[in-house]
Amino acid sequence: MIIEDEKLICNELSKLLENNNYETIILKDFKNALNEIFKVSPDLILLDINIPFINGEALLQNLRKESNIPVIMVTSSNSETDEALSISYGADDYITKPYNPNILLLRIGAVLKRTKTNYNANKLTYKDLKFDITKGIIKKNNIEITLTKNEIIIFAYLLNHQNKIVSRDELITAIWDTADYINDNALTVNINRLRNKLKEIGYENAIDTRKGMGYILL
Amino acid sequence: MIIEDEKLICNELSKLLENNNYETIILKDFKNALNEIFKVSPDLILLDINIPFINGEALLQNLRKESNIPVIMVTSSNSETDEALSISYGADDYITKPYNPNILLLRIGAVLKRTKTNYNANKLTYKDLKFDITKGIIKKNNIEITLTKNEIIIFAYLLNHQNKIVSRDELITAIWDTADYINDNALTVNINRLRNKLKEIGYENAIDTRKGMGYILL
DNA sequence: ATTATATGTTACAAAATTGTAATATTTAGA
DNA sequence: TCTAAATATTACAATTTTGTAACATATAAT
Repeated sequence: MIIEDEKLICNELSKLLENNNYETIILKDFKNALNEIFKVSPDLILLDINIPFINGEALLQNLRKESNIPVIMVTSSNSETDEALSISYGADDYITKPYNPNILLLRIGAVLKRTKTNYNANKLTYKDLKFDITKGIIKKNNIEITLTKNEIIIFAYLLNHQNKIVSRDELITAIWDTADYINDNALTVNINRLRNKLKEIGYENAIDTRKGMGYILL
Repeated sequence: MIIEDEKLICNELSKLLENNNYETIILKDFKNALNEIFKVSPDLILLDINIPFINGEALLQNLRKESNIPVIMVTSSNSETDEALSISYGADDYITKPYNPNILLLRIGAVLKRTKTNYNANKLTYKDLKFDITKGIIKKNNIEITLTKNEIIIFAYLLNHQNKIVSRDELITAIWDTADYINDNALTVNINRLRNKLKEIGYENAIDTRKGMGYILL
């Protein structure tokens, strides 16, 4: 979605993008921008900072209260203040006019790639295996292993803290929220179960015990 | 982690970052960069494109084969080729020397914010609720609802395709992989269960049926 | 308005997940 | 080397999740 008031630029952008296999839509009604955005639900927004009726940065700020739709800010000024503000308001990237078309395309590609993995939300990697968080499935070559909910939480937590020692308390809180947690052995058992599954795909020593400190995913 | 050969700049950067409550570590052994990175497992890397012994872009490319550690490319040239290449090789951001310290800090903050939500991997939002994919927990104000595995897959899928119609086949494939799928009613039942849970937190009509086409999360 | 088809609902039994307890093993330090 | 504390293992029972079937309702097209 292109949000820009100079028609020439709109058409240029639109042509460039359509030529590169992106579908484009040009926002007409600036006054109603937020509603239009939600109605269309675009994959990415090119947002000119200087559009009539509303303030581009304010629009971005309001958008970010409800949505993570990727936004690339476009501007004619190249003051660093704009850049800084856009980023802190949640823009995914920033480009100044006049822009090099190839750079713009690359930046769009980069932002989409970044946010797409964010959308899928689900894929983490560890060495030569992939972990789909949503499904709780680990894939290595053609072998698949299904984790249960607790195992998913533990493995995701360890993956997100790879090569760092993770205390048992951290894991306990991650699974049970300390409040309703009772038995100290429950974590040990669940770690054990996860280890057994990892062993099936050759990661026998992936989770290392650091006695008195916790566990570490190597 | 700072990967940069000009010691003056290293020290400047280090001071700037430490003053802003970041822990820094300066990479010394460029020849062994990749191993060092894995050993330290930094939260973010500032990578100068022109370092001795190795090529910055090649290092980034190799790093990206195994890790998503956020990388901001730093360079003295401001040729667009560098910028374009860095981005396509998987840099999270790019900054040219001489840089404005405040801009650098903002960009670091922005990248960390972006990648942190990526790390947590787990948080999706929908209107005024938050969904923790890993735990399968929906939070609205102080109410918590726990989803089961199938419900998590459905809700995550719908969230990732908000305002778009999602066919029953897509959902079936998402849950069962078509191969081992048997009963057509199973999806309907699971949708029903998810709807009942959403109803508990006031999202009675969130999942809308589009007869003959599928479902849509409004 | 009627009908065939798509989708919704409910209850139940099979299967998977989980915490527990009892016992075994490992480890750091005396 | 010995011991106490931390961590591992195993089997079992309670709980939760799941698919199924039988029946109910809604919808688009005639």
